[in-house]
Parts: sequence; structure tokens; C-alpha cells
Amino acid sequence: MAVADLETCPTLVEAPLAEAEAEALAATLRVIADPARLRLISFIAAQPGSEACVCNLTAPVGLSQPTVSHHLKLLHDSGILDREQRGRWVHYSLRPEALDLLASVLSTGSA
Amino acid sequence: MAVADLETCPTLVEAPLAEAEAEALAATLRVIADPARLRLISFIAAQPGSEACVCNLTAPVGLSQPTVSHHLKLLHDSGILDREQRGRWVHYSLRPEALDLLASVLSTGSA
DNA sequence: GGGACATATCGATGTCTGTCAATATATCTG
DNA sequence: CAGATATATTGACAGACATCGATATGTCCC
Repeated sequence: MAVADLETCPTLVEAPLAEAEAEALAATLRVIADPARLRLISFIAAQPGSEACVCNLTAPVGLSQPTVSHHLKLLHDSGILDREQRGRWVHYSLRPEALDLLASVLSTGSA
Repeated sequence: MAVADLETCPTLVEAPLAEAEAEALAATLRVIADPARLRLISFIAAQPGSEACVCNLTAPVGLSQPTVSHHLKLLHDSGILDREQRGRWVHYSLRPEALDLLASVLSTGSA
């Protein structure tokens, strides 16, 4: 279930959501609706090139390495972060289109 | 914890989120990250005047009356829906600014 | 006031998930 | 190949929450 699957979804306020559409959107929102994952996103986004090595992400969020790895996996699986392995290190980078797509689904267009 | 409290928050990609800021944003996102609540929002938004009586909301989502009432309370407490009682009936209406504010916090501005 | 109706609250229950310690996998270096 | 380092996976557990039935609260009408 990736953010990209929402591209075919109507806007939230456009028409009544069918059950499957609602579940798809909720699944993506659930990934973002966690303080640790929000902090990871913002930390990565704040780095030059919007990318960061995992080894630099454990300390700032104050969680164990397996937990951070777990969160990064969820963010990657849902298409919010890109993953690139360089030798022993793994770099995660932000996919801004994902957040922007989510924002556009939520927006009412009346602003 | 209402959406309006996010007005002082930086954008998600603007700067690293502090723990309290991340928790505040996550709390609001959690309210939206549920299929039943997403459907309620979209059903209400699709009505003329973006408002609906509770009695018209139970059937479409296929949940019990107490459960629907519970979801509406969460949506109201977080500032996404307005509540107005008219006699025996209660009407909930959408506050578009709330969704738009959320959308603007998520947006990277690079779109 | 009494009965009917609309909505909200309460208590209980099952499921989901965030977290960790332990361990596995993978890559580099000597 | 052996050891070291970086990341991922597994298993377990506690806390959060969606849901329901039962009941309470509030409002209208006779």
C-alpha cells in the first residue's frame, strides 16, 4: 500500500469515500500519524539533499536501532522515503511528491 | 488537542520537529487516520452546506450508533467538525480550514 | 408529567502496534 | 577466512483503540 495508489482516489471532500478508498487513505495516514516517524521525516528533510544515513537517525529520535529500522521500513514501504544502500550504510531520502500528494487529497481547495 | 494548535508549528519539512510538536501533529493525524472517520468527513462534505444530521450518518458507514457518535466526538474535539444541536437532532458540519491547515503542514512546497 | 425519540456515555472485549532485547544478515577490512 | 560494523528481522509484551450492547441524558409532544 503506497502513497502512489492514492492518485486515483478522489479528494476527501469531493465525494463520499467508498470503504476500500477510505481504508487505503487511512492506511497511508496511519504511517504518518506517529511522532517518531514524523520526527524521522523532518530530520531527513532538514539534511542537505533531504537524505540521511540510518546511523545518524537513531540518536536524534532517542529510540533503539531496531525500532528506528522498523519505522524507516514502514515509511519506505508506503513510498514516503526512498532507500539506497551504499556499502555498509543505508541512506534514506524524502520523496516530496508523496507528502504533496497526501496534502492535496486532504485539501478542500477552498483556501 | 485541536488542529488550530498546529498553526504555530513549523512545516513538516521545514525544520526538525521537537518531541512535543511531533506528538501534537501525530495526535491530529491519528484522528484522521481511520477509515470510518474519513468516510464520515467525506459524507458530511458531500452534503449541501457541508453539514449533516447524525441520524443520516449511521447508515452509510454501517456502524452502530454509539460508534458513530464516538467518531464524531473525536472529529469535533480535534476541530475538524463543528457541532450544532437543533432540538433533538445534532448537525455536524465540516471546518475546511482544519483540513487545509493539515494539508499545508504536510506540503513540502516543492510541488 | 409521561412517553417517544435522538444522541451521548459507560464498560467490556478483541485486535493492532510501538517498543525492546536477542539474533540474523550483509558488507567491509585485515 | 575471521572479526568488526551497519542494518534488518524475530519474538514477546504492554498500551492504545475501534467496536458493541446496555444505559444515561436531553428534547419534543400530548
